[in-house]
Amino acid sequence: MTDETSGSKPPSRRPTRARAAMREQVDAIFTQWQTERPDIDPSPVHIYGLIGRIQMQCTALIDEALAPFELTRGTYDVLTALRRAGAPYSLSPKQIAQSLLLSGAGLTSRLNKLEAQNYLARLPEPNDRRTLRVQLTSAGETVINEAIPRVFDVQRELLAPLGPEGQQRLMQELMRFADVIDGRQSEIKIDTVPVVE
Amino acid sequence: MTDETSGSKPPSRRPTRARAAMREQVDAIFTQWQTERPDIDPSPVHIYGLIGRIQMQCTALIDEALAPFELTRGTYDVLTALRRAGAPYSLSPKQIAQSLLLSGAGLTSRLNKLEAQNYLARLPEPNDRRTLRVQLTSAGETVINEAIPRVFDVQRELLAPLGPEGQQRLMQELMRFADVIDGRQSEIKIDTVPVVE
DNA sequence: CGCAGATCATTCGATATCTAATGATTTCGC
DNA sequence: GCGAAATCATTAGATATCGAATGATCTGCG
Repeated sequence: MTDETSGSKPPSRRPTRARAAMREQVDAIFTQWQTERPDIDPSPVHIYGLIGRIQMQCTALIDEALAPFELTRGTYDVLTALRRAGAPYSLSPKQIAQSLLLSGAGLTSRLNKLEAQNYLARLPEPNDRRTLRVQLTSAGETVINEAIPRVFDVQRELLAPLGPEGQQRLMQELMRFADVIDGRQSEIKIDTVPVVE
Repeated sequence: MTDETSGSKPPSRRPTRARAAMREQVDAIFTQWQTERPDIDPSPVHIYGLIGRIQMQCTALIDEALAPFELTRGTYDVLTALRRAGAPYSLSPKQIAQSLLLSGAGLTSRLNKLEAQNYLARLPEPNDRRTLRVQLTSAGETVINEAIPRVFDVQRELLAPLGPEGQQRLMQELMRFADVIDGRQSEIKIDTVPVVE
């Protein structure tokens, strides 16, 4: 089950159940690049490789936490957007799509599922018949109120071993990077939508 | 694109648009949770929100860099796996799928595309007719050798403003987090596959 | 007023992925 | 040796997304 992509050297360590799997995977890739393309500087490999792997693991855990509620990350995100908006927990589809960085078509699909689950209703908007008021039903309110703490628990538990200072440092470094990215000319199109919040 | 390795010559300082968009978005969500669910501790929001947004932006930039080669992140990942393996640039489908954390079906689909583009060939494996040797063609070798530096350039350029120490600190914090995640009992299923390396 | 263009949700067709089933081939227990 | 079980790539069917086209409704300019 352990990975070991046809590397240069056979693994010297006993397969004691990958102890630092992500780090080792990323290190191995770094080393392969060094020998295969010594002309290019592979220094970004560590940061991007780790970010990708961390996110995969976290989203997998969140999916697990959401399964008992018959929610996916996608539908959970819609419900949280409504819940965060505060009473009466209603937003227009356009608002939701923008907040989730999702296409209109994608949102329609999520709304259909959630409406079928009776977690939300599409109400008419009195003054503009082009749009809607998407609103949590009381069932939707219940389910999202229960699901939210489970997701936060999973996320907090994962971070806990870092300690408050470790989390603070990680957050600080991520913010610096985020600011740097924002500081670009930034006609960047966003196209995947994994953000759970 | 802009080759700013040294001097202080930002491409264009136009602070009119959102200057710290990610940070502000995440802060806003954090605040909404504080008022809407004061009973739960929303501290994870910053870290996970930033990781998600950072990754989205990075992958969007990489897609852009790959477009001229008619490659997607998915097909690029297959070619890099082969390229990293070293001459003669061949691996079995199973090896590639494991290295990319991809299902067999997903890999078959990527291989079909790349074979149609004449970037790789499926050769028989002499001693085991169940499997194959997937090998870069010379066209595939050429295209991946050109594409790799472009992707690394994009990634490096994005990190550059952090400076060597900033990158070091970010990497260190990410490694700590990755190790913490690995240290769990780890019956975690991985299900999305965005890692470009 | 009244119509041209903007805005909005939805539908449509395409793409990329997953899991499960399939069929070919190899390995192993006896 | 041989047949059952494992291994491997592929196919089939399902899901989630996207961009573009569609149709309904609003807005603003003459």
